[in-house]
Amino acid sequence: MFIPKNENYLNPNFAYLCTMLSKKTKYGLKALTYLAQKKDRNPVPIGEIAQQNNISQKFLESILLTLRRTGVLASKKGKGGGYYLLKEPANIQMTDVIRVLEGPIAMVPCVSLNFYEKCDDCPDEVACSVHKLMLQVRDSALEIYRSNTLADLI
Amino acid sequence: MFIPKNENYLNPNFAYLCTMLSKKTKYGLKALTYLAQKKDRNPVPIGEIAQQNNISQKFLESILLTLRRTGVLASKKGKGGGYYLLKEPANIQMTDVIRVLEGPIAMVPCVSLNFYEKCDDCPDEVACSVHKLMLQVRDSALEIYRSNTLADLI
DNA sequence: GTAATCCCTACTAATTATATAGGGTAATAA
DNA sequence: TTATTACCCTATATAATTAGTAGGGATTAC
Repeated sequence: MFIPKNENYLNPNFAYLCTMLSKKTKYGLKALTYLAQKKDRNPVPIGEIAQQNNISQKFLESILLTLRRTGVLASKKGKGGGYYLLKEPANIQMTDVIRVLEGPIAMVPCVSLNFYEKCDDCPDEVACSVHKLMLQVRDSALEIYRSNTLADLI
Repeated sequence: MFIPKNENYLNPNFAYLCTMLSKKTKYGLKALTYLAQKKDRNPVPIGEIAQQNNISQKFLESILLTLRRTGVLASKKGKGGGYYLLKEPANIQMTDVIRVLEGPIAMVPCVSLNFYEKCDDCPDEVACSVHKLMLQVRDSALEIYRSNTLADLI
């Protein structure tokens, strides 16, 4: 099922269709938390993570793969295999997790640290109200993501 | 052209496709700023606003209509008509504008003030790491939107 | 060898955002 | 009265997305 990002505020049927955080990020974060909560760092099979967190196993597979490729997780194949954390939870910042799963933290390219791009419709960035506002929003979000590690969320 | 919300971080073609702020909100904010910058409060025709800000006139039409229905703008028909601000820029909070154009400020329904909804996959909200993180993100964003009025962005 | 497990590619469905085009009605100023 | 402008509706289109599903290949423990 696709969950739309946005919906008309005045629509009488409007409840909360707008889930701006993707399931990908949500599930990824839940999986990481699950691994962090284990007392040991033995490999945990995807099936267990998926089942315990109500996540489609196949979907979770691709998410964990992404996290492995970016160095947050490691995996072991074969019987007794699974995924395990590469770093201590206290050393895993949310900036890394969010950037990998959700994408840039900035809501517009012109205020992005890692993926800056000029708006082609905007002649003067400094005078732009959108730029001015979204810069503040980015900074405050960044502050939150930076100050939270996986250990803080358990 | 459709600008996608998200894109794989590892994709070598990845530049900045992720514009989480919709054009609707962006254009709406720009239009409001344009009106606020005028010295008088005379009606300004859509055509002028669209042209001066590089916005498709038809698209802007629907955006301004939304803002009128929610009481941010008023309009006058006929010759010499157009849109004008109903309140002083200093009295127009960004929370109102963002909620109307973009939707809920929270990134997940379970941390939304105005559109709360329980996650059906999550047995314990208090123990949920996603909830914990996104609550902080919502609070910080809300703080920014509340403390910025249209007057602050000029 | 067999079972468990990760790895990878391809595919799908429903839906979205961002418009464009066109037409008709209503109100207003000159 | 005429020109201008907002208001409001329908229909269409494109490219891309999210949230998966399906199936098979590779690796490892026992």
